[in-house]
Amino acid sequence: MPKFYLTTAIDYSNGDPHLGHALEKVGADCIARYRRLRGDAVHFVMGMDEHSQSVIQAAARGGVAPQEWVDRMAARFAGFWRRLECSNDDWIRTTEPRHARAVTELLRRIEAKNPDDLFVAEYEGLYCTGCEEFKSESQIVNGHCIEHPTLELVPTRERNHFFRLSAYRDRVLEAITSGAFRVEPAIRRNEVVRLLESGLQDISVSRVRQPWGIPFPGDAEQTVYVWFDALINYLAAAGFPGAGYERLWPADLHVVGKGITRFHCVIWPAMLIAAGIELPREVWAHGYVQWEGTKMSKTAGTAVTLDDAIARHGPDPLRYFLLREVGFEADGNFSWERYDERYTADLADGLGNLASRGLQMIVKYRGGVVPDGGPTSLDAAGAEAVERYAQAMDALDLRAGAEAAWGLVGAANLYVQTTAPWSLAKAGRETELDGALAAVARALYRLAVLASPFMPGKARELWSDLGQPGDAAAADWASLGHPPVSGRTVAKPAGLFPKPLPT
RNA sequence: GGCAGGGUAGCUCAGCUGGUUAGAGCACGGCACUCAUAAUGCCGGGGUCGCGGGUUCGAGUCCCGCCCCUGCUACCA
Repeated sequence: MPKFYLTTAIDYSNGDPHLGHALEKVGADCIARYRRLRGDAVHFVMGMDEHSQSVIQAAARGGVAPQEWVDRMAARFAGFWRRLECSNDDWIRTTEPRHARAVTELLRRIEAKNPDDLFVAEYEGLYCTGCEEFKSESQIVNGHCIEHPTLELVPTRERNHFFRLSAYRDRVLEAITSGAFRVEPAIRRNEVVRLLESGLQDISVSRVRQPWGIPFPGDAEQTVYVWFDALINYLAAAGFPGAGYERLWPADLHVVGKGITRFHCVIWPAMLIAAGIELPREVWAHGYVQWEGTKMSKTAGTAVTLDDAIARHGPDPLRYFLLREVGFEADGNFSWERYDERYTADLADGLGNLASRGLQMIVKYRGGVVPDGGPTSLDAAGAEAVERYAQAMDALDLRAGAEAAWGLVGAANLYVQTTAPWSLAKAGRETELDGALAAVARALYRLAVLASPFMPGKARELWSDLGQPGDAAAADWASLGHPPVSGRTVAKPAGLFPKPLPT
């Protein structure tokens, strides 16, 4: 059984998660669930980045100590991911001892293996005394910090530890172009390759005046810079440096947002090469959720809250909408109108109604017991949908995967309309009726399984309505060839996706 | 500015190495059906394929120019 170690970015503990965070977690979860269906031993990790400067500020605003603040935020984030049925096997927080151990050890290994690549130098920049941090050009407007426009920025130099990133350009570039380290989708790979080709600067990897962080080994005055710290969570969660961490490492897939590809595709591999550790197999950088075509920003207050989005139709429809309509590659839009349209068309009138009519016919004409029947044209459509679905999902094209699965809904509705079981019943054509009802049950079985990575809860409901034991998520992939539905007693469906819509 | 990607029906998108009347889903209109969540099926209206040139027997699909949008342009999870 091949292992599949999958991670999401760990989130800053500075505010509630929004739809953008949700897209990433739900997308990664969909991949994790699909890999499990295919028989992989999946290890799926999510977590929190708790050492950032913004944490200290947020904690101060909240009037609590940093640790209390991050504990609170971690619980909040985890609560949302549980509501969205994320199936992560682990939850790592950078304030945990296991993480600090990994960070310390990674630095030690770089030091041991490439002593010249960690060095001390002066960092010079504009320091904001309000934020207590250096500001980059993009954070400065009219010569002042965006957040503290009344304060003067102070030109400051400090002694920092640096990582000789520039020394790793060729090796990182080679890993990417050779395909040993895949960066997807292609647009992100192009950006990274261009960046590498244009050359790299060394980066500072420590900070002074930052009590909230991991002490830099051998230098009590400094803490490890938050980015250098955060990336190592992937290794820490695998058990590094403990014995046997190679059972999970290298990671098969890091799912991240497009805004942080540089860290994952340039700095991270360089760090690993420097320490003599294998590179992850792949980074997938998804796009952002936009609100009716514009950037969703919590500071601008335009963002719809995750709470509201979940409340509208429940967690499963939200998962479906994010992955089917917004998409996991380029940026996509969220709007209530589109959300309602998708809900009505694809879920209530589509899958929901199909389940309803199919199951009720079995109840009405066969006392709820699925009859026997040979393969039909609907099974051919089912096999084709499964094939297209697998191809798309293997390529992490979740939108196309959902499309392939829902194509089977259309095929099944057409099949029902064409065979008209109600006419067969009236005419007493029992064998044909058996065949049609069994074919529809098989389509529903396939749909429950294919839908499970997208809508685990609803798939479970449908599975149970079909009289199947256990969970659709645990179904044997091979059973999609010949779904074992005959003889099962189906339930009169309660209605998977209720209508009318809430107002 | 540089680099990258994109502009195809009201909306979301598909159209591989150029080839008959440009497609799907949703939305809209009509018809049919009744097992079903007033659901489903069929038919239909609707597109100068961003604009202008060019290559070709033939271009949404290649070349040139222009317009517009988005992303990246290093320490922003």
